[in-house]
Amino acid sequence: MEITNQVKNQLSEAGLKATHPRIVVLRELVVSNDHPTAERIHENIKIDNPSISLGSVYRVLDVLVDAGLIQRVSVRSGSKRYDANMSPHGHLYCLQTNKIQDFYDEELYELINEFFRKKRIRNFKINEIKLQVNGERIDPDAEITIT
Amino acid sequence: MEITNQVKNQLSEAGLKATHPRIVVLRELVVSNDHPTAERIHENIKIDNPSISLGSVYRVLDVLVDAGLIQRVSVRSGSKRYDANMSPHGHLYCLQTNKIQDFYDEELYELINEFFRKKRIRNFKINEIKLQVNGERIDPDAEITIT
DNA sequence: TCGCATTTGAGAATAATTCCTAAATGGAAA
DNA sequence: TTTCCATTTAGGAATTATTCTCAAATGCGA
Repeated sequence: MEITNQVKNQLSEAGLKATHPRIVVLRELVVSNDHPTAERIHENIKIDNPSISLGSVYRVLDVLVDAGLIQRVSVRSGSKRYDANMSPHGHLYCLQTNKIQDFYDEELYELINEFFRKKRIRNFKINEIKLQVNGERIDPDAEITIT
Repeated sequence: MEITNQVKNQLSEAGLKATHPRIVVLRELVVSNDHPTAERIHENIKIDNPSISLGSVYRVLDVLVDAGLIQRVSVRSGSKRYDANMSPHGHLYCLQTNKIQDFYDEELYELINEFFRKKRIRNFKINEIKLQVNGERIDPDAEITIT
């Protein structure tokens, strides 16, 4: 309930109508941490919201991305993935397990941002900087740990 | 002709049969600099090679990516794009014009590589590091210049 | 509460990519 | 240099992912 209100606020602050499909989709993304596809989001929400169509999930996701509330992540195989975490971070993508793992490092993002502040790129307005590290788990059953 | 031989060598060195479709597709990617889609590659080569099917272009591109001879670039709209330039560089992607511009900076890549050398990511073998900067041209008709 | 611009549901349509199978072929070995 | 065969290809069907269409529903400002 608390998260629902938080999500409603996010929508209004972004100048978007807080419609039921938007609240539900954004909420689902905020509580999930596995970078789901549109289809998986649809599956997860339809138990409680059987009337929300897959087409609407896609449409809502587009709106949320354009509003800067979520981001899209492209991976090798299958559908696009979505992430409600908009703090600066990169993605580790494992080709074998198809899992995406967030990956924070303030220092690295400081470096990259600093770089683009200094670099003069004329005639281009930067919207987002994506850093994605593709690879494979050595042991597919074990977790990836970052220290 | 020189490029064709170079491309043949690349294929054999990667342990791949130097088949006609592979030579032609890789050659086309090496000489083009606009990050074409599979369909565009097919269009460009079919004047001289009408028998190479679009399905084969896709199959060949997959093989070349897996062999590390080319890379895939994902963009917001439409098909995946391909790039035969494997030296460390990032991509500027303009949402309006759908153009991708290469973007070199040894210093930045030094920073990122250094970062991953120091950072301990356990149970993960890094295959590639992708840096993509999405944005929009301010004047869609003018070029993006980097200094 | 009303009015209406915006959004949605349902499903058709399109776009992008992969899959299938018989035929072709590159290149290792003789 | 020819033979042989595992690999690759052509052509087209099939599948997957996403977008589109439009009448009906709905959030929200007045």
